[in-house]
Amino acid sequence: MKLEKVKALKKSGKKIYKTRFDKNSDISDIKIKYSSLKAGEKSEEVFKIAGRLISFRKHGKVTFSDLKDFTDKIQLYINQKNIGEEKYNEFLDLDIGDWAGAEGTVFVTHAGELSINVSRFELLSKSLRALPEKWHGLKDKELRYRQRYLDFIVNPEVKNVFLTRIKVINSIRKFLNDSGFNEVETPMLQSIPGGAAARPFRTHHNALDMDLYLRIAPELYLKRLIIAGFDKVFEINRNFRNEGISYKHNPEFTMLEFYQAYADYNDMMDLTEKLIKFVAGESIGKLTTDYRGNNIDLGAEWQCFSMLESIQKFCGIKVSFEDSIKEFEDAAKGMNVEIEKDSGKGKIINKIFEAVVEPKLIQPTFIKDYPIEISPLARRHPDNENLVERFELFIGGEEIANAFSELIDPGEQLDRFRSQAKSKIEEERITGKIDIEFLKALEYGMPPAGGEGIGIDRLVMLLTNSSSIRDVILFPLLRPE
RNA sequence: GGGCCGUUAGCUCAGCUGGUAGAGCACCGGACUUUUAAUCCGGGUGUCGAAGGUUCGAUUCCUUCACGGCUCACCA
Repeated sequence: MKLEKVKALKKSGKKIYKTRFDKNSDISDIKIKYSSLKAGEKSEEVFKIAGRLISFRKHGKVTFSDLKDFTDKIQLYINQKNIGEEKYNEFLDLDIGDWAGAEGTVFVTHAGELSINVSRFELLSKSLRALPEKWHGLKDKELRYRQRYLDFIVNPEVKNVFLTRIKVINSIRKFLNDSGFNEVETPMLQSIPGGAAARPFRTHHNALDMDLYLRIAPELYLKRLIIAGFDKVFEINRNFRNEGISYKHNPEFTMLEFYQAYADYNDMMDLTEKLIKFVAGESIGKLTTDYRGNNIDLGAEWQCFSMLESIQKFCGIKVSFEDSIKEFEDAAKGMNVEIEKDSGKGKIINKIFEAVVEPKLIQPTFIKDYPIEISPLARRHPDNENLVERFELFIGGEEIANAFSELIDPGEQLDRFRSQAKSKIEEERITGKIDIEFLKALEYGMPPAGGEGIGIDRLVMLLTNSSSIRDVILFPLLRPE
């Protein structure tokens, strides 16, 4: 048992948890630099590398071992003749999982493997538990999520997903910074959770003795900054929604929101297409991706339909707000779409759209001009009082972005909040309170602006062909064991 | 919340019609100076998710519960 080994090591006075190690190279750098080294040749350079030992192949007085750092792994060659019997036996006492530092020259073995001929090594930190099996890795999804560190150690593809995620976020920042946007941070703790219609998490501030909510969206604070005079702002941060968990819902998720003064939703559409193309190029190096069995081409021309057009195109039925509510209900029934009682025309259209059209929007497609009934923060469409200037972007059948020309008229905003608060269906979801302070800010005058939100987790899912949001979140929420 | 499925060694899994369990890797002991899923010899390390029930006897059958997966519903 390893614990006995540790006791013996401690008794012998050897330190098994070191404080530091002078490393002079990453393993990937060595591999690149000596990729053309031939069998029998060796480097002059002496490298000091460090990492986790992940395998041993012991052959009497010679041992091979694989050392893995964040960049790559490399084979260590330990020969008793080179390091002496005592140190050699010490090496044999190491375990898979131990952290070690090693020093030596680079050479190529008879079998053609680039290796380090170890002249010195030291144990940096002892591992007490057995790592998952090397060949099958860690398959149990629960364990992979609960013990993500093990997932990283034994399943190499996991690192690529999260490196892509890092690149996605970095490239979004680069694109927006280069486009003149300023990154800001707005409150996570809000006394009235606004900007979306989801159930919030509630918490309590002791000193002020008041309930607070984790934000469900940053929208109303970012708009305050547009009022403050920022022309272009964005925020990349967590939102929290106290709703169901599914392959595309985690209670905390990462959202990009950005707002641009003097712009409308058409400007946001242009910006979105440029942004997504840039991010794909920077993160996965291409404009195509396979997602859920579909080949998606981000480079081709992006489609755009109004919501009503899309229903006509994909459902083969023509709906108009001139029609009676009965005709809407019959249309939904005809498409086998269930609707909640007392749904208005806008809600019914949206239901039909989500059920029938959305799954078919595989290639990048903008759907614009949403029902006003489901868009309390968007500006009314100039040509149709039942619609707003709003679009969503769909790729791979999933919603990627949601944007609109912002409603900046405080009087109309108050009316919209009121009718939203009145709705029985909505009442269950939101606290029912209206953010008076936000309305006050609007009354000081907000310039025309376009605003947009992009769910980062779903974008990363798309670019990494991940089938669950949990595969792109480092530590997804699980019930404690 | 509904439906289906799963939970056996550290990991990946097998275990028939009910007789308290097995393989590979890992681990322990031994051999071995160019292996790479090293090989060879020897060793099984377990509250069979939990609690009840049926039975002479339950990992196996039944019930309930817990946790998880997939899926449907919900979800701006």
